[in-house]
Amino acid sequence: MQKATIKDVSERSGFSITTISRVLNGNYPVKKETREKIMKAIDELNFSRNSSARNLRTKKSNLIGLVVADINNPYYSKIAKKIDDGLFEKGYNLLVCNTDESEEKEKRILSTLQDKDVDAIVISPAAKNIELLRQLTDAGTRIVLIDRNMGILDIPFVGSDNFSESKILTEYLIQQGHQKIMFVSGTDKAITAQDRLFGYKAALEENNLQFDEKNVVKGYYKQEDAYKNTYTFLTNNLKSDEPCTAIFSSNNLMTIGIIQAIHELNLRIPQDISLVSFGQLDSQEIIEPKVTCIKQNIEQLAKSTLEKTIEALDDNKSNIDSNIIRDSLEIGTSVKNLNK
Amino acid sequence: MQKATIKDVSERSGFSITTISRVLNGNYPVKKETREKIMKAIDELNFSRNSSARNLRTKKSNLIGLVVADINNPYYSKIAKKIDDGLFEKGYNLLVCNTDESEEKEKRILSTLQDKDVDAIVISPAAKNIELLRQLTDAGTRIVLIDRNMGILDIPFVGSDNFSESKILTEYLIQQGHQKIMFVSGTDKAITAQDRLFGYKAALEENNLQFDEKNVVKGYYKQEDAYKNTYTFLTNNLKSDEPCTAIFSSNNLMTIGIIQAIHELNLRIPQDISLVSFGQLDSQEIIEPKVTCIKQNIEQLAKSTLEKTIEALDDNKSNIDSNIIRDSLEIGTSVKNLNK
DNA sequence: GTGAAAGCGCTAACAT
DNA sequence: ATGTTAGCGCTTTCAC
Repeated sequence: MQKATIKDVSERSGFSITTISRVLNGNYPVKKETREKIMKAIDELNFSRNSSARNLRTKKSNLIGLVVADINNPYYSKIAKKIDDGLFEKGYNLLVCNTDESEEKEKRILSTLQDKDVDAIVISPAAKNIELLRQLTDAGTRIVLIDRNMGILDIPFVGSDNFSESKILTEYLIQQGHQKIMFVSGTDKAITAQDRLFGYKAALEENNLQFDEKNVVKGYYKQEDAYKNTYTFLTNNLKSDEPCTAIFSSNNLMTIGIIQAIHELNLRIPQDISLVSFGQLDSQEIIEPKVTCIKQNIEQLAKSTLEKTIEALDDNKSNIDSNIIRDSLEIGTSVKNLNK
Repeated sequence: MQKATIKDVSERSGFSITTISRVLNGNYPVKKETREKIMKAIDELNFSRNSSARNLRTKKSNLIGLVVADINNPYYSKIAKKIDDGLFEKGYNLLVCNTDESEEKEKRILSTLQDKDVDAIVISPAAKNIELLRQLTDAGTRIVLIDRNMGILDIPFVGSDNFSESKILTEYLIQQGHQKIMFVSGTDKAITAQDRLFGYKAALEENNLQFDEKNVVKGYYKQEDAYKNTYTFLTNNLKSDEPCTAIFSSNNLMTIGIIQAIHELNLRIPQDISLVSFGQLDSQEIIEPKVTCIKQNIEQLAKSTLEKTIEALDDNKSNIDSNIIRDSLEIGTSVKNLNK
């Protein structure tokens, strides 16, 4: 059974394809009676428009590309959900792409999205790939950066102030008497990873504490890597003269890996080692111990991203302002107060 | 700056558009020298194919529709990730759609996907909408059912044996001495919700325990509804003569809501009330108490789904076998043994 | 208010 | 090995 085309509807209803198209688009006056007859034919033939043909003519795909490291990260899946919720009713669909933090894959994704003529791309870039984004905007594709800024002035950004929040979180640890703080870092290429590390460093410096490169462990924003590397690090570090008393995890996924490593080493949080996380754990309310963290305002982030995307799709409003979402320090029970 | 077309490449390179197309598709012999010249022109013009035009001709979109209740549910986002991982290299992209368990929305989604000429749809149906799926298969769209079967014999299915697993989980509670077991159910229209309830009933019956409709509380597979309705139910129930001693949650999201309700009522698990869950919690390893559950083999499910999808896309292999994934009973510390 | 016809960018059958 | 051309299904200009 072949799909009915506008021509079939034309033949069945006796009107020209032009009129069918007008009924379909509803952007042109058509006699009521005519419309009804056509609607009937559409119904009987179970006709539905071919998007490819339509896109080809109109140069609009009604597709939004969402490019993130991993859709399996609740941080991103929440954004995905929100955008879909807000844009489905407007006729858009969401094309989800995972970079896996690979710069090379990101390139291929962006190229594919360009081929597919997506109307907009919402992206949390794996790397600072400015040229590619520029190419896309030149070709008319609207872009919204989330989570990871790139300092491109004419592209709107929605995300956290990673430097400041990270500094706040580190300062909290210092306040509680911690001086040797292990830092589990993200991917080198992500600007957030750099900013979070800078925030940590800045807090140390301001408190006259020595930054020690050896205490920085790479976790690549991945649970598994964080687990392995934390396990190895702690195994050695805890035997040393001045072991770390706390761990700073620079994202939610790695925090889980770190907790697993701590469990495996038969350590208790916070009695044996303290832990803070940049980014809350999903369903954190029911996790024991409650991890002290920078709680990212994901609801707000998702909402702003949706708004920015809608604006970006609107030819008349080209709002290129950035939107820095304020996060909050949420005190849990994962940090031991060493001052007592 | 307008996007370059195949015609531009033709003009720049001096070859006909056919030859360009052949170089692009690589399915036809082209002289090496010619190819190189053309590649150069493609590069210089930063040309990339227009998918709409291509789809229109070939009737292939290289799009896979993924239709689930909520991409924010880790169960589904893991599947999404796996499919994307496996299919991106083959040139496919994933169109993610959320039904929010709404039958009406599902209809609109399927209609949109049909318009977009998706090559295949991977769907966990919100309702038993057989006619619509039939329409799609008639039009040549390949379909893979996940999670929720519909008893359509010629459409492949990948998912759990909900009835049996649910029975096993209920039997475990009975073994531990529980007789009054609250059941938090999913959406009426989802077959999994029915099967899980049937499994629960069957276990009760086989153990000569009375099924009591009053102990079934609707949670609609949603965290928030489960939270509210459990809270209300427990508030009344615990004052009654014979209060429930255990709760059976029929999915992972609701389990979180239920735990929240329990916390709010200042009850302890398992001392005051026991809890089991159909479907594990995400990062369950680090949650206290560890919830006894049917641990769904999501890795395997995702893997099988990917395989089935690849098969479905292949015209030569039309494998319509179902693939029932074996889950496992994972004993945690959330159930009190009443026999002691 | 309605219709005829051009053409979006590409692929593939046919021709050379 | 390369080119010519028809046409996928739709929107849109122009004509009536």
